[in-house]
Amino acid sequence: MPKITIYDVAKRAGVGIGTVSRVLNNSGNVSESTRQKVQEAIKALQFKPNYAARKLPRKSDQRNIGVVTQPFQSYHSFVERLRGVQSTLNNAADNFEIILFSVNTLDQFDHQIKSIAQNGMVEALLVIDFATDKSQRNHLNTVGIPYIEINHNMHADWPCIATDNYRGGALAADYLYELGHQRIAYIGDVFENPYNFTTSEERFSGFSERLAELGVPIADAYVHLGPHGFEAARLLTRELLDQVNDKPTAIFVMSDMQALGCIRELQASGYRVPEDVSVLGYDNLEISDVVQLSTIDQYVQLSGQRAIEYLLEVQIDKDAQPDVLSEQVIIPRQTTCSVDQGA
Amino acid sequence: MPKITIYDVAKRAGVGIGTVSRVLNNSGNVSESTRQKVQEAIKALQFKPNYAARKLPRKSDQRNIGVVTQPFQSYHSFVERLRGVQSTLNNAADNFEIILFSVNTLDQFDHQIKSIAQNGMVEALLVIDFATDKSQRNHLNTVGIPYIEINHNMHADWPCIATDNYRGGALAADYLYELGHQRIAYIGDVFENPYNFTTSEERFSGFSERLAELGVPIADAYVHLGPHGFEAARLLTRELLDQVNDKPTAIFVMSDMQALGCIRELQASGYRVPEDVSVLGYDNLEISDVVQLSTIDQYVQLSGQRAIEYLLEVQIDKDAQPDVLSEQVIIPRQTTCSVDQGA
DNA sequence: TTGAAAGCGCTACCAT
DNA sequence: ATGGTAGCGCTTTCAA
Repeated sequence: MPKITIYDVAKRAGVGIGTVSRVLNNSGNVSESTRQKVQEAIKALQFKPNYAARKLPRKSDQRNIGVVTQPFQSYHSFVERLRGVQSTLNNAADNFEIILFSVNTLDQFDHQIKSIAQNGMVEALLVIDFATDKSQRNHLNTVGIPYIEINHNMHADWPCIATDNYRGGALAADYLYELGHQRIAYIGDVFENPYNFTTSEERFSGFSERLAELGVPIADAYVHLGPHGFEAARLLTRELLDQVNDKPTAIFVMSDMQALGCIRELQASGYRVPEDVSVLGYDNLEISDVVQLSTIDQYVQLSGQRAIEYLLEVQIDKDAQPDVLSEQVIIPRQTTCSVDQGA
Repeated sequence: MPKITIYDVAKRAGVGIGTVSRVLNNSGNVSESTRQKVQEAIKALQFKPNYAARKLPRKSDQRNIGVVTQPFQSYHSFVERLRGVQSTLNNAADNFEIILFSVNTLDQFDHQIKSIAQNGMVEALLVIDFATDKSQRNHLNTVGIPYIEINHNMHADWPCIATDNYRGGALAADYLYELGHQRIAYIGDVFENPYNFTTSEERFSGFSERLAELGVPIADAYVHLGPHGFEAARLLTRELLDQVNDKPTAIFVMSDMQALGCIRELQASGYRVPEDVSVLGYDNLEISDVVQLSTIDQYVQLSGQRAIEYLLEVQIDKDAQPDVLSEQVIIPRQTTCSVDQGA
C-alpha cells in the first residue's frame, strides 16, 4: 500500500494541505467543522505524519545522543551508567534525548554502528562494552559523529574511557597483601566468551602480576574459572577447597554476586568469613553494603557521566580529550580481615 | 551562526552538491582528489548533515518505539521490563529501535508526551509508571500514536497493563493466613509521594482487606510506613517491635530490599526467621533467591513483553486489546513457615 | 478561515 | 567522474 500523506488526507477531507497541517499542529484558525472533517479523514486513512518531513522545515532544537550497548550485561553497571548519562545530560541541556540501541552480537553491533553513522539520527554516540574497529570508526568520522567508548580496554588512538580492570585487580592484590595474606586464590569467569569480554582476564592479570611483584605469586591450583553467577561461584569454591592442600586465607572473587556464592560455600563447609578466609568482591552492589561484603567500587556511574561530558564538550571544543577514568577504591567491610586477626 | 548545509560545503570545495552527497554516502564515482577536497571542506566547516533532510528522500524502514519512564525507580523492574521490551521487539522485527525518554517530574512528563505526539519521532509509545491524563491521551490520539501504559492502576478506558498490586497484597494475605498466622504486620513505604506512586498503598489495601475478610484484621499498631530502602526498613521493624505487645508471627514487607532490612533487625533483636517471625517480601530480586527470601514474583519482564506485543499488534489489527496482566505468584522460600513449625 | 506555493536539506537520477 | 535538477512530506508564509 502506498504511503499516505497529507495530500491524501486533504483530498479526502476536501480541504487544502495547509488546513490539514493546521489541525495536526493545533495551530488554530481552523473552524470546528473543518477540523472534524480532517480528523475523520485522518482516522479513516490511518494517516501517520512523517517524522522527517515534519522536522525538516522546523527549526527543531531536539537533539539525540545514541547509546549502543549490550542488553544489560549486568544490571548494576547498565543502570548506574545510564543514570550517570541521564543526570549529566539533564544538567547540561534539556533538549537531548537518549536513544538506546541494544545489540546482541558483534555482527549486529557492526550493522548498528554503520546504520547510525548513515542515518545521522544521533549527533553523538556512546558505545558501551564494545570495541569499535577501524572501519566502524571511519564511518563515524566521515559523517562527523563524535563518539566515545566505555570499555574494558584502553586505546590511545580514539576516545575511550577505560574501566581499568587491570588496575582494579592490582588494587585487590595490594589490599590483601597488606592484610598479611600469602595464600590467595582467585575465582572468576572463564576468559573466553562470545562477546570478547575480557573483564575476568584483566582483573586476574592485574591481580596475579601484582601478587608476583609482591613476592607471593598465585599458584595455578588457586585459580578457578567458570561460568558467571552465584551458583557457579559456589561450585568453583567447592572445587578450590577440594583440590588444594593448604587452604587459602583470602579469595579475590571477580564480582560481588559471585563473592556471595563463594562465601555461601565457605560457610557451608564450616569456614568462618573472614576469620578463616577473607573474601573480596568487585562491583559494590547495593546488596554488598547490606551484607557487609568487602569489595571494589569502580564508580561506574561516573563513567557514564564522564562520557557524556566529553561528548558535549567535543561539540564546543574540537580538541576536547576524554578523561580517562581509572578510579577504583577498595571498600573494606566485614568479609576481609588481616591474617593475624584470623589466627 | 547560520546552519551549514551541503551547499556551503560544495561551494567551499568547488564542487556540486551531488558530489558532496556522494562522498557523504560513500556511493562511489568520486575521484580520490575531489573526495579529499570535500572531506576537508566538511571538516573545516564542521558540517553536520541534517538527519531529517537526509531521511526524507530515503525510503527508510527504520522505526522507533518510545519508552517514557522514571529514571529507574527500581533497578529490577526497570531492567527487567526493558529486557522484555527488547527481546520481544527483536523477535518481532529487526528494524525497531527503542527511544528512551526519561523524565523526573510530572511536568516533564506532560511536556515530553506532548512533544512526542508533536514531533512524531516514534510510532508507538510505552508509558511506564506514569498515568496519562485526558489531554495527553488526546494529543497522542490526534496524531495516531498508539500507546500503552504499564502502571499500578487499572483503567478501563485506555490501553493499560496493570501491575496488580492489590491482588499481590491479597495473595500475601492468603499465603500467610494459610500458614496459620494471625498476628500479622505490614511494613512499607509511606503512601504519599511526589510521583503519585501508590504501590505501597495498593499492596497494603489488598493485603489488609483480604486479611479482614479472613477474619484476622490487621491492627494499626502492626502497620509501619516510612521511607524506602534497607536501612529505613530496619528502623521500621525496630519501631514495630518496640510499640507492640504481642509480637507478630509474620511480617509482609512491600519489597525485597526492605524485607532484608526487616530480617536483619529481627535477627539483631534475637528473633529467628522464620521460626519466630515469618517474613514475606515482594519483587523476587536475584538476591532473594540467594538468601532464600520468600517473596512474590510479579513477572515484571512479562509486562514489558506484553506491552510491546500489544503495540505491535495494534498496528496490524486495529481492534487489538492489551492483555491485562495481573499475574503474580508466591515464591515460598526459607523466611516463611507455618506458625506450628515455629512453635 | 482557507488554499496555494515556496522552501526546509538532502538523495537520486538525469545529463554531460 | 561530475553538475544540475526534481522531488521527499511537511510547515509556514502570503493572498484571498
